[in-house]
Amino acid sequence: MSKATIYDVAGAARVSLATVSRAINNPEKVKPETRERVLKVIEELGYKPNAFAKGLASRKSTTVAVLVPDMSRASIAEMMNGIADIARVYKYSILLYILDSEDTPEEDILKEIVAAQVDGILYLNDEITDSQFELLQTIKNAYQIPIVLTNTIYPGSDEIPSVSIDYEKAGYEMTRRLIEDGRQNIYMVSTVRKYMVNDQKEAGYLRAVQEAGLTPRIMRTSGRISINTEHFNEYFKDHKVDGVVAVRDSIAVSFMNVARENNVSIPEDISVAGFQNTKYAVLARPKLSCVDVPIYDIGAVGMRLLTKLMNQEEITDRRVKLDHSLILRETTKS
Amino acid sequence: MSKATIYDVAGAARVSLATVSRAINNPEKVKPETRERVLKVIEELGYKPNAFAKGLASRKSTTVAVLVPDMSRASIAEMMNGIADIARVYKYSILLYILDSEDTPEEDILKEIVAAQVDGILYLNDEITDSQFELLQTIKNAYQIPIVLTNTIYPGSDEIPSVSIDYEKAGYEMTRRLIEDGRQNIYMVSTVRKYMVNDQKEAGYLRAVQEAGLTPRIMRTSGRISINTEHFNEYFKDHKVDGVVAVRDSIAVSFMNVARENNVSIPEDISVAGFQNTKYAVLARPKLSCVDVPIYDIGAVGMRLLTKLMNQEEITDRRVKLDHSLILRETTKS
DNA sequence: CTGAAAGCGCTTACAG
DNA sequence: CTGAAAGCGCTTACAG
Repeated sequence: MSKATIYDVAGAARVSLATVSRAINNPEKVKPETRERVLKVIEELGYKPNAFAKGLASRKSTTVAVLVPDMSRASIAEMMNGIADIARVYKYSILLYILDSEDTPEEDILKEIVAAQVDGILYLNDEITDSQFELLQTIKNAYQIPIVLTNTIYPGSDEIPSVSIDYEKAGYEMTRRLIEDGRQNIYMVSTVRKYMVNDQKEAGYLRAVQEAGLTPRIMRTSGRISINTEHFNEYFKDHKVDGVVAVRDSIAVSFMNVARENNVSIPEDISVAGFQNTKYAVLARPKLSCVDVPIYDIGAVGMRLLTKLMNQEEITDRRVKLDHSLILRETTKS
Repeated sequence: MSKATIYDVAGAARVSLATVSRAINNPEKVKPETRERVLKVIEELGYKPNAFAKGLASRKSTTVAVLVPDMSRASIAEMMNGIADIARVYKYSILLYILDSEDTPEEDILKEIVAAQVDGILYLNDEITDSQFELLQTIKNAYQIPIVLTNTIYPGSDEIPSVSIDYEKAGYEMTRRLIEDGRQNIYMVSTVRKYMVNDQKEAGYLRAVQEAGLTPRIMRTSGRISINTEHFNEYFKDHKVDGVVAVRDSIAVSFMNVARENNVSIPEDISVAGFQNTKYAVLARPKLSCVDVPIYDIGAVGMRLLTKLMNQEEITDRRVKLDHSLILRETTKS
């Protein structure tokens, strides 16, 4: 069961190695009989082309790099499933790179990726700074490697295609929903750290609130649950609130916990909504209303888009926006 | 900024390509002056060895395959962080393979992995069947590829090393805890689907319960939250319960929701405990007591163990068990 | 439709 | 300590 090479196959099938290669990669260039003979031998020997030799000779790796910031975000894990499923369909392997800003500069990782000769790059970071974007642009142009951003948008340019939902619109719609519930003091609870997608959600919130002649109130908190509790308690002591749209489900749940401790009823006194439709939303009591983000699809469509780019196909829409929906459960009146 | 090859470096540094190769891989075999000259040119040209050529020539890929069942499990994502961090330290790249049992048979994926010439395999599936284990064994022996199981144990054999915690002990300890709270009717809520780790948890539970002369009561539910609700309602209608140890935090939280709807107080009437110490546990009210599983460390140690195997180093302990701890929060009295 | 041969960019004994 | 050369296992014009 030691590894068979293309020579072994050629020998056993009584053809040259060129023919074996063609039987695999360009079946139509080989006479049916010989093709079948070759394929049969391949089957028998359990032959699998050596990926390195193939990559070296063809200059294509059929491998894509997936760059993620931190795996432990629920949304990213689910996105990976979408990516992997489509990658499998198109026979691409996935090289995983996790960004841990402290130790290794992003630039080094990108160099590594170039050395790995990947055919394409999927960038899942939900935060993209100007310098990161420029770096990606450089890579793309210098090495002609297609890149796709998933679940991120870079407002400044669409040179690098992206796929996400319309977060601005989602933010707008969810805020509208609360306004229609009759809420007047609606807060958006966002993060201290800057995320492009959260900026979009805030923009949508602002549009809805201003349109309704209400005062916009954005509170920025940490992503860490333990800190939130104190922070919320402190902050809302002397603020009137009757509605909260949080940028993440977990933040919404965290807020609800604080509200309950302060004997505030949800949704009677305050309407609450989150973003993402994670397990947190379903496990919470009352069950959390939220924007459903088709995160698996974002991954799948992003990967599909990348395959098109890698095949030099025309692409019409450089900023793909998937449909989202509002899931109204128990934390909003309706 | 097009890709420089080893020839370009050799030319610019006025040495042969063999010397360039040595300067990179066996620095001690090169005179310091020339080494520095070469390294300087490498820096200037931004040279990175072509991974395919290197892999083909050296028969080593410095790549490991990570096999996961389904990314969307919180524990797996966090484990990936541990794996990636250690992989980076030892300069290994990660090829990610997601098992989706329906479409592609596991055997094909394993063949793909062999073709990819990985130096080692990390198997994160938390369920391992006999046939899966045999398949891994075959791969290991036929191709001499080291394999490590993380967060799984295969009771039948330690031929393939594993890293996890002592789930039996953890199950025992947590159950003891409830018994010490004075609980008499303690249920273990486990999953219908078989998982090796859950078997261990059950075993620990059984030991504690039997030791205390209580009746063991194991209920198996689906992993799906939506189903659980009905299931719990139905099941506990005519069962006396004053303690629950669930195999996962999310199941514990799900149970608590049902309990609350039935006007049962936690922890006054029922003590509840989970496993893993995820965000669910902290977000729940009351905050969930649970077994803390050092999931990042399991990934990191697993990867470290694999590097040792890949370097043919001696390994003494083929079943590494990391320490766990009991996090007692609000769902247990104490 | 098929084969001989060059070449992909490295590593590694083998000489010197 | 350094270089010339073979070889890793494929792909792909180029002939035929």
